Amino acid sequence: MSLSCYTSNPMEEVDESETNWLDSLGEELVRELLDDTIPVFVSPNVTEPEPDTRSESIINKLISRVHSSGPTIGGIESAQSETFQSGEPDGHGSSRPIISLPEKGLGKMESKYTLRIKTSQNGPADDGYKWRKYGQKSIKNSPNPRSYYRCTNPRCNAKKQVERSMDDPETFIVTYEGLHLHYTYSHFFLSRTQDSSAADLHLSKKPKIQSMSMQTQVADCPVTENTAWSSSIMEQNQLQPWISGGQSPQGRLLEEVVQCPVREDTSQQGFLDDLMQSPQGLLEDVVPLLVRKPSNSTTSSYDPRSSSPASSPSYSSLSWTPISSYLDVGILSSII
DNA sequence: CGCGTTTGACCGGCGC
DNA sequence: GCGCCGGTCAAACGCG
Repeated sequence: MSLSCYTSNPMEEVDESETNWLDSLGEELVRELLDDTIPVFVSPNVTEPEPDTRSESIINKLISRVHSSGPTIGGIESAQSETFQSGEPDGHGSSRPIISLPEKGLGKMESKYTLRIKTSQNGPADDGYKWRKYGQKSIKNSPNPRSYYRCTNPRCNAKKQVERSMDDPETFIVTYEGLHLHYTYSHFFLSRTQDSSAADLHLSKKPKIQSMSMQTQVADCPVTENTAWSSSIMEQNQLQPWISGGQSPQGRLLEEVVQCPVREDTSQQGFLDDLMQSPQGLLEDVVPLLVRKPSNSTTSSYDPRSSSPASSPSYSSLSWTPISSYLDVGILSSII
């Protein structure tokens, strides 16, 4: 099984001014990423990346994630998770998921992106958010209806469309639109420690990025009620089990998905500076555990109780159309 | 009873 | 202006 990412606008070119700041991340970050046995490669194409392209791949990954409001971490991680544990032979003779990105095409961004999810189940995996179906429509020239979902959080305008691919009945095309202005359930169960005390639990409810750059976020976030931003988000958080079965919290490491528009100037660098200055090992904190240590992968996100086609595992490919000036802090944090 | 799904109606954009 | 089409609304319904 492979996992590929690409934009829908491959002809668009990257605005170098938007990516230069990434160059300053330094070799250390790349080395850290590489040394931490991240089993996800990013490649300009769908083929197995050559070993000497890994550094470039990591950078591409950074660029792609920062510049896109892209798939939620949940979606990506779900894909990765399923890929790791499925044992299903992929098309590349490797159990390693491959995220494929175009060499160019991450410039102009919009908050709409598409995932191609191959699954033998009834639908794509739970992506960590709670969706409410509000419509279904037959699409012209397509034998399969398209389902419309909206995030159940009243303050969140995120939507997604789920449609079975015409080409492959086992492939679902999931189009995400809008941004989640809240956390996933999994955010509350970040596996920093196994023996979480009550105090630890309380702390874990705080967005990790808060200690790093909350000021930056609040300043840049368009949420009108900035003063109550943190608390309101906590109140509005949804609690949706990321997995079924309630297995070990260790495997439930997921990222918050707070998405705030950021200025396209030095704020990004400043944000990263904050991240880099964190005393804790950020990689350990935020990189999906399944990515870092696939052997620790636990269960899939499939919830057999749900009749929604949006709930079943096995992502196999991802694509998105990152065309907005939004920074998905959750995605960013997942790779730093 | 609350919440989510279903499904026909409605609306707006777009092309002719 | 008209029709097509995709997206959304909202009442009815089902389920736990």
